[in-house]
Amino acid sequence: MPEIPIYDPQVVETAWQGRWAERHTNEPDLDRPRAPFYNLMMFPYPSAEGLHVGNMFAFTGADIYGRLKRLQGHDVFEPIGFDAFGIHSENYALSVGTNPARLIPQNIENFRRQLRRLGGMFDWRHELSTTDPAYYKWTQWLFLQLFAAGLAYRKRAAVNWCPKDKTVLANEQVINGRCERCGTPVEQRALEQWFFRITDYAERLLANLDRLDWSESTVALQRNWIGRSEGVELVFETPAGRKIAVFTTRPDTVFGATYLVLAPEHPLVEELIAVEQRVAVKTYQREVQGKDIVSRKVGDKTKSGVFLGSYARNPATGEAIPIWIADYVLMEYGTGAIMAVPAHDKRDFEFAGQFGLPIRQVVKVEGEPLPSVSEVGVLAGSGAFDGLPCREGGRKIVEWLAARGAATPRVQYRLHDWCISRQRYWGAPIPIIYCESCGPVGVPERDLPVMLPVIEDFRPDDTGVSPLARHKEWYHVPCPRCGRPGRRETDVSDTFLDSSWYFLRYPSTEFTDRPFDSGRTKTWLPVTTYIGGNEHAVLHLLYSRFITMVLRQLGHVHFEEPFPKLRAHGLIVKDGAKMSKSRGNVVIPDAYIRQWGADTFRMYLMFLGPFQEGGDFRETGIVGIRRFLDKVWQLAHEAAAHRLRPALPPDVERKLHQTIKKVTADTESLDYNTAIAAMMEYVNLLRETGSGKREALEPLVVMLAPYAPHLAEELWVVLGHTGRSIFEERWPVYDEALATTGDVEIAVQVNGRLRGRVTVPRGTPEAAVVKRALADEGVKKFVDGKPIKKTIFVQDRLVNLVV
RNA sequence: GCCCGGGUGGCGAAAUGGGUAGACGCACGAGACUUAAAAUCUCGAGGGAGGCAACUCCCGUAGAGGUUCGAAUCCUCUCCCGGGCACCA
Repeated sequence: MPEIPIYDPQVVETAWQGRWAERHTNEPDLDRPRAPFYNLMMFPYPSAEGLHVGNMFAFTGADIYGRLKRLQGHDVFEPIGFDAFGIHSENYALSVGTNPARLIPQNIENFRRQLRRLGGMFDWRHELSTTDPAYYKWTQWLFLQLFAAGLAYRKRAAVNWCPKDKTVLANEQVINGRCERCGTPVEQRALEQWFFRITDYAERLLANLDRLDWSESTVALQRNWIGRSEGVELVFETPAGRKIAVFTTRPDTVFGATYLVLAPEHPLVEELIAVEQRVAVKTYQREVQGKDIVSRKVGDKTKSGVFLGSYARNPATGEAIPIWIADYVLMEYGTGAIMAVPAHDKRDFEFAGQFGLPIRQVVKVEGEPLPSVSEVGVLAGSGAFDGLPCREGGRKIVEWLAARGAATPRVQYRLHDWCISRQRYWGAPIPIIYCESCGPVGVPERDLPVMLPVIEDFRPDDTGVSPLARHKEWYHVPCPRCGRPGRRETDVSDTFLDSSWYFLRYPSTEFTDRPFDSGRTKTWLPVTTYIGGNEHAVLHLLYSRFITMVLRQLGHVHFEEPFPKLRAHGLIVKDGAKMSKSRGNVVIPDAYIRQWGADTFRMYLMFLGPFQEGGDFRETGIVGIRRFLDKVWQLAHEAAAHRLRPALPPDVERKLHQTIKKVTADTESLDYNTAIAAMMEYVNLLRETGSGKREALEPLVVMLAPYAPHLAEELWVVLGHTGRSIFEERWPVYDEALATTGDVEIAVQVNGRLRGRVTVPRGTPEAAVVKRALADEGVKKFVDGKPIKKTIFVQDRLVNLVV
């Protein structure tokens, strides 16, 4: 037997990466595919630190799936790109004193190197970067589509302002009242901003979730975020005839509403202030305005508020009840005003207690002290409605009030319109020109892109005005409509706008005259399978769905949902904690790949735990995968040396078919850890029985190919298949009959306790199994001559004798 | 507080239309090879009790109950960990 060469992954992997590039192995025919399969993964943010193992984990898992589909005969398009605009890059650029336009290409180059080294099946012809003018030209085009459709609007509103990053943030970017990026408490500022009317689509975004094949966890997060709630708008009238609308989900408690509370910034406050309360109210309003969102929104603190000095009539009781303002009522939810029912709402109860306001119980629930919020009680103190159960009583009360015009059913969402303005430098400029006479005018398509100028002083300041405003030559432009002097919009757009459509661009990157080609789009979209992390469940994924809906409505695409199938992968943690720079536990993969090879590293990441749950990165254990690959290497070389092609022993053949069955099912369902374990079991059997023959090895090498693509290519050549990639081959097929032949071991229980085992041919009927079982010594001892009352038999698994 | 996950050997984990708990791997122990080490190979192993031993029995999937011939899996309650939302009316 010839000497078996040493497995050196560095040599094998670089060789194959070179061959893939030369032979265009990973570049499907985008115009005439037989079976298009768009395998998408969430593109990375090219930071200066490079890809960390979390990214590698996600990309490997997605790549394995793509390679499986490829081997199953699909033309798999697996593109990659870079989400390179944004505050993170900009802040880093500021800290090192270089323009991000100069830094980003270096970062991208480093990412490319790492991604190539990992052995992903990427089609590099279609790489994109959101910072490329050829890309953001169309991001700006997208903005203009929404603008023209009336879905982009400008309003002065209280927005989230991060005093450290000196920019506004979308609601989705505020975590517990803090900036998601830097953790600084977010302030409220009243600024003119651009918004997208995503709330117009709330119902559809919610309803469509039912028909998407998505990970349950992601669906739950989106549902939660959209936050649909059904209720009623009730009208309380002041003596002067001013109507105050409140939103409530508990109209059954209206008889217990003993006061009203408006948000401090509610527009009716001004005219409802009584003279003697003027000073107190104004002081309170100022106080609230200065508060940051953390101290305003985070609960479990004493309530504050002030009486306006005026009253409104409770439409149910007819009584005049006092009107207050308090910061626990938020302007952005509902109508910005509530009816307070202290007996049946925790917050109102606390507030009433603090300010000595009346508490009137109108729902009786046994054994529940006030505030009683349960909906299972019966009404009391509610006039004609006394004695009715809450829900029914609520319906009747609404009917009764509606007849008098004081109640309207209403659906309320937690979702807000998407604020897309950012007072920063490193983003796509919003393509608007302001004109004295024409107002905001969209930049004509022929003038796109509005180039982001390369400037030296891009530091943001505290004025709420973007750095671009300081660049007069860029800032001053004639109005495209009337030609008079105008000025550019100086805000750039949120990076989530960049990423809300990148999947549409990938198949069409070579077209400079359109954002996405209609033929390509029809062929490749919607995305076949999307794999990514749940950290984007309510940001990127919600925005992309919204943008796609709009594009569909405007006739640009033929589908409403961009990602019919989505799988969320888990998180890789280190020592039980999320990896982050501040914790100093970020694992950089380069050294591991250098030491063990990409194939070993890929498989190790997948073997850590279930892909969709994530796992803890520990370097112990990686050697186990390497040993496995060494064994496969050894076996394949031995098999290649065999001239004869003897038939496989029956037990090996059976195990082979069982392994194909399990690896096929587990790879399809992303249960990569158990698929790997199944291949290991098979290899162990081959070694034990000395059956490392070609027939036994070839199917294994193909199944291994998605996991360890370089090694599989190499061994495929070793096994004599020169000239074409293993990824041109077909995934092995198993024979159900062969997978289920042979003997099985059946557990024998007596009274439900395991007392013995018998080995019988598969499919042995009950009577024969029982007979064999009763002959077993251990079983005999426990049956002990007692009559058998009942026998439970599970084919090929177990028999239970009840005596 | 509300909504999702999850809790199984020393460790990462398997097994949930109820049916032999701990596959696979790491670490560990013993042995083989070696001058030695590494690598590799073989064997062992949930815990406890008894026995020289093959072996036998008991206990065991966060905890407590329950349903069942039979529960890691189903039901009820409790505890703990992770994630999301949170003064959302």
